[in-house]
Amino acid sequence: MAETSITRARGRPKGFDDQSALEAATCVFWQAGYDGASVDQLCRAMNMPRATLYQSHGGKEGLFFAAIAHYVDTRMAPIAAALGPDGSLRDDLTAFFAEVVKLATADPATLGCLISCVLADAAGTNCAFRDELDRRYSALEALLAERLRQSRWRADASVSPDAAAGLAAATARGIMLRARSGQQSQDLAPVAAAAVAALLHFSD
Amino acid sequence: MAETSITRARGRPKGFDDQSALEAATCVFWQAGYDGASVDQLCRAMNMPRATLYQSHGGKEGLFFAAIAHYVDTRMAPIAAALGPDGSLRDDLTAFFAEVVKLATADPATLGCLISCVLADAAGTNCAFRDELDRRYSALEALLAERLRQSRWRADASVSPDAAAGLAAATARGIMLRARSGQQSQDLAPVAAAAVAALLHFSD
DNA sequence: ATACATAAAGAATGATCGTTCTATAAATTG
DNA sequence: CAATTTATAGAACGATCATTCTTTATGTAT
Repeated sequence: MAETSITRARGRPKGFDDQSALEAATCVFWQAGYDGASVDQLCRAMNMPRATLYQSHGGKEGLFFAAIAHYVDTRMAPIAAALGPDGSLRDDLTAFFAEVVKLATADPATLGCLISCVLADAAGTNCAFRDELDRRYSALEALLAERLRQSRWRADASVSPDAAAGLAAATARGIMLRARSGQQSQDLAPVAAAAVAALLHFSD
Repeated sequence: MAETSITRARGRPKGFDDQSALEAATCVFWQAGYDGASVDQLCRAMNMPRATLYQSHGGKEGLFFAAIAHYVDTRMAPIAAALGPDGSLRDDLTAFFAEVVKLATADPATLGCLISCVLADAAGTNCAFRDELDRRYSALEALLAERLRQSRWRADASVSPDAAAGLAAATARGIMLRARSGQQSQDLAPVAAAAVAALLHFSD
């Protein structure tokens, strides 16, 4: 351990990009589901040999976790950003649900939500998946609760900010599910508007 | 066609009950997902030979449709019944969401919703499944809209009964998804209460 | 130039997949 | 009692599954 320098990459360099490979895998899982996506299919989409997949992610399950993390980083980031410190609660919630609708309907090949449609299904038998699902849901609910607590809450409101955050998150999940069934953006917009209006009744 | 009597069952009688067999298949799909449930596993749970399965339902896909119909008849019926003509809107919505929470958390082996967790995943690649998902969602939303239209709507409400029904249905789906992640009944109750409070703001 | 470490490509693994088929058993109809 | 019809039981099917292994190629470091 006298050598302080990091181990440099030696040998043949990887012929593919990690990010674009994860992006491809994400879409395959998103479309076909966890069980429905075969390792062959994933490797073809990623342009990655099976051996490399097993070395870098340990297997199909590890790749799925990596795909979920990639999905959260790239697809959920705008949703979380909508709750940022700037803007009124109305504006933030409107932007939040608009991003939800956009994510779930943007690409006809990947309708709905990787977490709420695919991971939720896989969570039925796999405990690690169920725990991951719980963590991801809790994270978004915490973000929403924090944003709601920044607004003045109605004195007579029988609903706590935490409960309202749970309601907002549940509505967002329900909207993404509805997109999975084929509903278009314009059909979901009134539901998103209703969600904003409903949530605003608890504050101010 | 002169014979008006129906064709009587002849030959060896079936050694199993159709309803209990469908019930068993429903739980297997509910737990393992569509792709995750194998025909062997289904046959064992139903106590039905493979040949019989293929003769009576045509295959795995047909059995899945039958299981969904059975699920709607047995599990969704109390949810729809909560919207019945008796009772105030508050009572009906409270009962509605209580039944949703109960369904999604009743059995730890079958968390969440067969439609919103399993069918929604399978709808990603199979068009017949996507159409079925859309039909089931539309049916519940129509029921909710009908119930909401029976109550007096606020004159200044910018949200239509249809949009509010979409919001209620989306919230119900989101609650069932949250149950899939392991949230208990008592954790979901505040969210259900918030949903009722939010929806009531649109009427009266 | 030689040695070495890693990626790539694909063959091979045993298991399991959904489906079909054949043969046997049981119950009703004539 | 025959004849017929249907359910049962399990073998068999080719295909595909996730995973592992072997071989070859290609890069850097000494």
